[in-house]
Amino acid sequence: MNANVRPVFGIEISRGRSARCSASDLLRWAGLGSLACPQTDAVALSMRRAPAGTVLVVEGQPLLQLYGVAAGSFKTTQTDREGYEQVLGFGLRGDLLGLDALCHQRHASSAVALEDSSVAVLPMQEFLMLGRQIPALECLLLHSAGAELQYRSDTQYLMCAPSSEVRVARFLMHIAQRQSAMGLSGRQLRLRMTRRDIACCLGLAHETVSRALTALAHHGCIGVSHRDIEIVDAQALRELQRVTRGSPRGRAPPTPAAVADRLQA
Amino acid sequence: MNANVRPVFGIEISRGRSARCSASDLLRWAGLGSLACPQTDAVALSMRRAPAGTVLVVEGQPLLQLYGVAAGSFKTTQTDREGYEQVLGFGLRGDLLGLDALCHQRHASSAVALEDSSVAVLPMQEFLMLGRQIPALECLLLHSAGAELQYRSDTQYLMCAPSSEVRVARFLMHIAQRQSAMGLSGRQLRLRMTRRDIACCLGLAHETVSRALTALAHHGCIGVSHRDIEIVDAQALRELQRVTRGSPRGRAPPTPAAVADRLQA
DNA sequence: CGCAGCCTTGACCGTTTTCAATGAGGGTGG
DNA sequence: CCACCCTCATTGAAAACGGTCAAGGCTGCG
Repeated sequence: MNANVRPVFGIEISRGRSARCSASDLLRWAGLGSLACPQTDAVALSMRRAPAGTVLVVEGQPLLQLYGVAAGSFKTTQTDREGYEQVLGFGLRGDLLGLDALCHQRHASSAVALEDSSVAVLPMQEFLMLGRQIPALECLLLHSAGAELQYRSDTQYLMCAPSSEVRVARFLMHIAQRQSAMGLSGRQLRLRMTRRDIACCLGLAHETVSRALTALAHHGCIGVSHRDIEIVDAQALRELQRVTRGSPRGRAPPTPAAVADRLQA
Repeated sequence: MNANVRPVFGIEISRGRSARCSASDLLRWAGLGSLACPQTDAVALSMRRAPAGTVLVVEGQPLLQLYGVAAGSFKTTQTDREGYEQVLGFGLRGDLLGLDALCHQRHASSAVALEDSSVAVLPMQEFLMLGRQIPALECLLLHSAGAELQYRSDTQYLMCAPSSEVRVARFLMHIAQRQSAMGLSGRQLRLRMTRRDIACCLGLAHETVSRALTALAHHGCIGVSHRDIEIVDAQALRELQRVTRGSPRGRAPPTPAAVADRLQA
């Protein structure tokens, strides 16, 4: 599908080495395939490989380009003066990396590849210029910004859960939903991030994440084997997920453990 | 400054009742005054008053318009099936409300006025059209989206702090920074939201917020009188703020209480 | 093979949540 | 103008949860 795309855009024609893709591919990855058109087919983007561990975006650097995740996965992090690394979220195929630099033209968070990945490079200036002519591109940018905001909302919701078990349950459901939205299985999850990353993202100690996972496995909600998670009883997880901090109107607030036990019975 | 603006935009000329403003005003509120130009002066926007408690944006409704906060303050919330209200953040002057709808063209969170407020109404379709002709408007939208992302990052960072005292300290500093960025005092804060809203946003019980505030006051960092907070010792707050979860490299991790005591001595 | 990082599990202690009661403030209606 | 009510805020006490520290097993890589 990227054969014979005319490189109207970006870096000069490569010497056949680095792969290329079209803006239509980008749209498809983002779930906006319906917006692809001849115009977007004609927009050629250079791609970049990012082996596991690559710091693709560095916090504090000026915004020169955005990256569209084509394959693999990333974590976005913020590091404070003490060197404490806060994980803000995870980027999967179709996500745009670097969007939080739109405010001050300087990246507010870093992006690190969790596995061997590849991204499409979007030179910011040219992308904006083209966006004014090709509505689909502008749409992609806004769509991705909105999606990123929703991910962050979800994360805040995760972190707000009263118990660690609920936090982890919600996290798994969140990942599962994103996976299945990408067309992958929503039952078989391969977590690309370490327990520590999850913990950082959820505001827990990594030991607690471990414990919560084994507890959920004990209750029969999930199967755990290292980084492979199988969602055995999605309904139970959903129920668990629903446990929130003290219900507004004096309803009986069941403890997470009580719910889990009730569910497994 | 909105005298004689030509209404090229939005609803027909009002009967002199509802106030109007120009896109230049919007830019100024957002801290982008340098982008104001004759073009943006000519874009007239209708304004809407929002008395305290007004639900300006309703979760789940289709995206028809965005709102630019001209005066007052809002909270943005998400409500789950159980009726638990998660506070995602707060909108002050210059913020755009409703941005998370950019993804699915449907609002993902509600916006509620915390006090008598007023907003500029931005009809989405027309705003996008104009944005293609007037770069400043496009810039405003992207800038606001980036700012919103940064606020959410900050909130995640708040929520991740290991102790409630640190969470509240960071929250206060966050608010103070936004206030002073708006040209107001960074020392005298009037919190427009209830303790419960803060707690909701920070992932704490509201009693804990109360306790943390009185503890910080005890340590001499702040003065508390109902919703009026005075930041007495910003340096001490900053020190407190720095306390994070177990330092990466076995440095002595002082407990919040220890730091606070050291600071008051 | 040995090392390093990751994951798991255990025990203890501290913090936070929960439940409960009281007080202060703001608004409404008599 | 005052009484009343409701919400918000504060404080206390007990219990549960999660953090920290420590140790051991596991995997993958040099």
